[in-house]
Amino acid sequence: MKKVILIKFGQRVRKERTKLGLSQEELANRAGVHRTYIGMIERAEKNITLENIQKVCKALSLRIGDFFINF
Amino acid sequence: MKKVILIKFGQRVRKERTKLGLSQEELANRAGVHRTYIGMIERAEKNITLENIQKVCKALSLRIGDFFINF
DNA sequence: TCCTATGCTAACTATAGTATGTAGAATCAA
DNA sequence: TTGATTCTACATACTATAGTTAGCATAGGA
Repeated sequence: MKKVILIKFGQRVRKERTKLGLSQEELANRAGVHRTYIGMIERAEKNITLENIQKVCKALSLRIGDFFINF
Repeated sequence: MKKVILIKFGQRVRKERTKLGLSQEELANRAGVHRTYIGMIERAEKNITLENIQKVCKALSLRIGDFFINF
């Protein structure tokens, strides 16, 4: 069963990514992770670690605190 | 080499934990994790996952967004 | 038909998370 | 002082899972 927090996180990543007009692959390259990994995160299939949260937030030009603002 | 973000996270956990007058073990019990794990987090030895970030924040009576407010 | 973007599976390696035990420092009481 | 207690650091070692990668399928647009 997928965890609510991971679903929320994934939805937020997708929302911010599409807002920037980026493909999963483009975001992945910016963040320095693999294309499929971004897909897994958006589909809430992985429990992302703090270091990767930071990479993704940076790639989305968001501060972590702002990313989690309504969590 | 320890990552800055993990050091910052660990310092923040310790600060909030002591503010509440909790031992590492008490915080661990509240969060549903092991005693030594909290120690490792505070010493920036582990790269905590989002699910556990949520557990620790809850145990500290903080919203994730507030915990990361100046990250 | 291409080409791009994404979903999804499967396998692998690295490491997060769990647990036990030892040791040392600090506090308190007798 | 001595002994008991509490708290934390640290060292393993183990199991679960995060993170990486390749490959194939499908949908949609040009």
